[in-house]
Amino acid sequence: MSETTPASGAAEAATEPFRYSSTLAADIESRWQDVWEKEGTFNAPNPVGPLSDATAGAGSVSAKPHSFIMDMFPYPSGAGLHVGHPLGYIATDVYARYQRMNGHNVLHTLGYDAFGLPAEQHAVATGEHPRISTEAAIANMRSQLRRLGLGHDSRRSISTIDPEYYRWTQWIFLQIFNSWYDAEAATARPIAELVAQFESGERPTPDGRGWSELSGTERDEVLGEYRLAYSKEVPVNWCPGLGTVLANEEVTADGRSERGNFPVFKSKLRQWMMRITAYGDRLIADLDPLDWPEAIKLQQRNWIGRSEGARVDFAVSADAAITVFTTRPDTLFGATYMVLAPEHELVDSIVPAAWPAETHEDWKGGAATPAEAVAVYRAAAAAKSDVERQVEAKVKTGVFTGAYATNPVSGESVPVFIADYVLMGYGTGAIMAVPAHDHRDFAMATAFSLPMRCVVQPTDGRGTDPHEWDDAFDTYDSVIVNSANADISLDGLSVVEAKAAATAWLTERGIGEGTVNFRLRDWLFSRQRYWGEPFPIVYDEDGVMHALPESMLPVEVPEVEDYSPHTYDPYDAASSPKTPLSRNEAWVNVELDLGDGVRSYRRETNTMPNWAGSCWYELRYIDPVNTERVVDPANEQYWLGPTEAKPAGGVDLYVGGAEHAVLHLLYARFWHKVLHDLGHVSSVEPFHKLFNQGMITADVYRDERGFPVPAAEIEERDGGYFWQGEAVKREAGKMGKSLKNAVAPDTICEEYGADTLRLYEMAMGPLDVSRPWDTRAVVGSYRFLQRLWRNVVSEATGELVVTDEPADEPTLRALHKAIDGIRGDMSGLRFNTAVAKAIELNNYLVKRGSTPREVAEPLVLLVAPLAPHIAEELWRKLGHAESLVYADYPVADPVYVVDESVTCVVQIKGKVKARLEVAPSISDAELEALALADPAVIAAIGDAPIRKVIARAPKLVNIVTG
RNA sequence: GCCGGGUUGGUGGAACGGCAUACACAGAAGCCUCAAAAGCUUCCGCCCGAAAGGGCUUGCGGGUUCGAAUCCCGCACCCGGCACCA
Repeated sequence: MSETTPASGAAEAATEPFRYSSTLAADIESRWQDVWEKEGTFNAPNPVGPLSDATAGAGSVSAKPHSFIMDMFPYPSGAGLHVGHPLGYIATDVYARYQRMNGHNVLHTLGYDAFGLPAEQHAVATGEHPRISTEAAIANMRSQLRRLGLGHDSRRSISTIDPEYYRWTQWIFLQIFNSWYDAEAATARPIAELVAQFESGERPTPDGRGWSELSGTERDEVLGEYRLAYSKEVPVNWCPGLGTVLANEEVTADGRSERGNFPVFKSKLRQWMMRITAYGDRLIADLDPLDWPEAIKLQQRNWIGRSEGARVDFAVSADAAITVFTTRPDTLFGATYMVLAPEHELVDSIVPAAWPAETHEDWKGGAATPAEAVAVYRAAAAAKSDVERQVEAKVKTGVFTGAYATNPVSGESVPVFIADYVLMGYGTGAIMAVPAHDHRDFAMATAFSLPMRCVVQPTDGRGTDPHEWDDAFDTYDSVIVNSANADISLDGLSVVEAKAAATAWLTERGIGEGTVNFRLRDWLFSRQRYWGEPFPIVYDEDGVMHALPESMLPVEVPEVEDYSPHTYDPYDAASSPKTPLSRNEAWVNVELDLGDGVRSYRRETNTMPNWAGSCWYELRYIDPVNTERVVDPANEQYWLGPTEAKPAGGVDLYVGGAEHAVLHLLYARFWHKVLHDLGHVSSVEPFHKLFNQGMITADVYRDERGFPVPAAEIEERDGGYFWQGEAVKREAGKMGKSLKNAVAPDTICEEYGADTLRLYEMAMGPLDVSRPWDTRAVVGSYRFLQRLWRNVVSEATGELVVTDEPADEPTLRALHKAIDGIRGDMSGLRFNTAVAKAIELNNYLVKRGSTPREVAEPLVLLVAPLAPHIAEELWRKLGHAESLVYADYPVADPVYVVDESVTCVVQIKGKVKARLEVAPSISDAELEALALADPAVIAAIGDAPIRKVIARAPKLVNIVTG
């Protein structure tokens, strides 16, 4: 093609002036990013309010289809991004751009979840205010992300540390605080309605006194039993090493803090709680209409842990009973002892003064009296961290309380133990032990020589004497035996039938009832930290709690001398927390007028946990500058309102890591439901469709000592890996600074451009699986864009090289098949195969030798969501004055989607023996005849008889011989 | 222990129950070039064979089916989640 002289050709070839190089890519990208920013290309209009589009008019907004496409927002880490971070952001951006080109009004933005421990720890270490380091980190991330060409509506980008944001976090807290759950109506209601019931006497107070007779703190106590956000002395996970308490979810299985890996102890402290358990049933039931991965739904269901069973009363004296929860009321006749959690409140009242006669020595724990045994055991249990409990889980420990209870069906007197394998937080904190049919009870009974009785017929050949067994028999698939008294017999019933029969019998007698229990606990909502949202709560001089009025929000994070929480020796279980905010006395003690004149108050000095800001940010994206309301109902209804396609409403697509399967998603659902119940939002669920993107992993190279060495400096030779001449080992791992294998997106942008990075990340594999980063392979995506560029633009002149002749039929077929396939892939978030199809079409054009405009234009549009900058540039060169962000995505012409002829394979007994080129419209009969006439087929059949012929026109014929 | 998910070329990965290995990386050869780069063309699962061709192949073992990477049962290994929850 080039007719230049050898000399100039050589010079020019090395630097084709209009070649799609990294320099050109950088130029194109920054130019288009500026255009998008200047023109507010990605600003999505709201129906009402300051973000409504005055020129378009509300009508045009609501007439358009619309999508709310959202990422799980990041914590702005000071370390900056590596290429793994933007994977999800690129995917949502591709999808958002695709939807815009399908005529949608698309809400797509990104905010920052900016309260958090790392900034606070940095502040403690350096004395620099966390706001300064956090805002610097946000600025850094913004510029890193800007280079990727993400089409965000920057007007809607919020940050959780912005007082104008967290005033609404505090406002929502107040809504939750000021409501209670009406279980009968299955909805949250204002606490004022409950107060009115108490005032009128419609609802009696716990001790029967009139409401007006109660003191302020007594009223607080009463209402605290109802409020959806309440403060209470509760057993919590106290982590002396961090100086703060932690939610159950933040404690690992081996009893350590998820952050810092410090031991965690059970301690009773006054803390803020959220009554998420009230929503247990709805949080399970409402998963059904959601378009979420089944695995995530399952994890949530397991976490909530709904189990059906019965409450049963075991009398311990004439006027006291121990209530247990069991899922096996069918085995009630087999309950031969009972166990209470060590902290159970009934323990003290049932303990007798002396050991009953003939008490087994092993049951006494070496103590002279039951009270002493209980006290010693309790102290030992409390001092144990969960780690120790975990390690010792196999060995059952406990002591006899000296008390006996009566089994309500057998009438037997059964000993009552305390043991730490029974947890105070689950059920009633008390169990009936059925050692023959429960592994834990069996272990306990074996250790303490407790009686056992078989009440479920063994089906595995073992005898009916449990003392001869190795372990409990816990199958549900059998029948009940040994279970009859004068009133009832369960004998011969299946486990399922017996459960129902036993429950009915208990209910009738008023000594039990069917009930549902949840594994889920109330959510511990306070932390002893500096860098979090303060509670909008104050206490008066009598210690009575007061919610601040809306007009006093936000309660801003005060300045303090020292940001650190008071930490202790990590093993000092007896320590208790001191909050950083309490250091600022001037802030803590305030004079306020809360309606009855100026009085002195003390502020709540705990702060909210990290999760608070992320529990509702989807709502603020919708109406980020609304100063009157958390979100205008019209805007909420527009973006999140329930429709036929999403019956519970919610964000159309929410993309993020599976590590948030339980915590964030459960908390956000809970808050959303409370807001729904109180009438603030029309949607029942915050996120309609959830998609979990996989992780980008990277090879980790370790030297002999096992320390990671910089992955970028590894040499590969002779089938081994070397760093500075030393042999190192390779393993798979996460990408990150500590493993010295992080690759910054900036590096890839410099070397190839953002479009290449976007394309490569999308092409690597399916979005939902983890895949290893391979810098070497990035060049493949770069070459594709270069070929695309060359198909449209001359590298030598920068002029268009597309032809204006109409495309021939095979080319149109290639085009329309690509359109059809890519559309399907885009809609299904299968970007890897979409990229492959675009490459195929482009390669077809390379081979063809020239590119008709008729094909170039749709091809550019097809690629636009994936590689938007180069697409805009080519679109402009093709003569379009407008950005293609709102151009129509190509639609396939069905005439060209099918091939002119298709290859039909002829199988003989399932093995391919011949191929035929046939028309797609061929009938089964014609195809069969054609196949049987084919010489290769005739030869392959030989003289074997034909038993059967299966024809599936137009693709396959299978001949069964013999 | 319980509950999920996975296992396809040297590598990342494609495949409505119907041609296994699309697309890409890496590798090989060629064209172009004084040369290199870039580009283009061809080859590239394994085994036998000079070739033509043949056989085998989706972790392993069974089954369903005319036909299985795909559905069912069992097993192995890997990755997640939960874990004394009565």
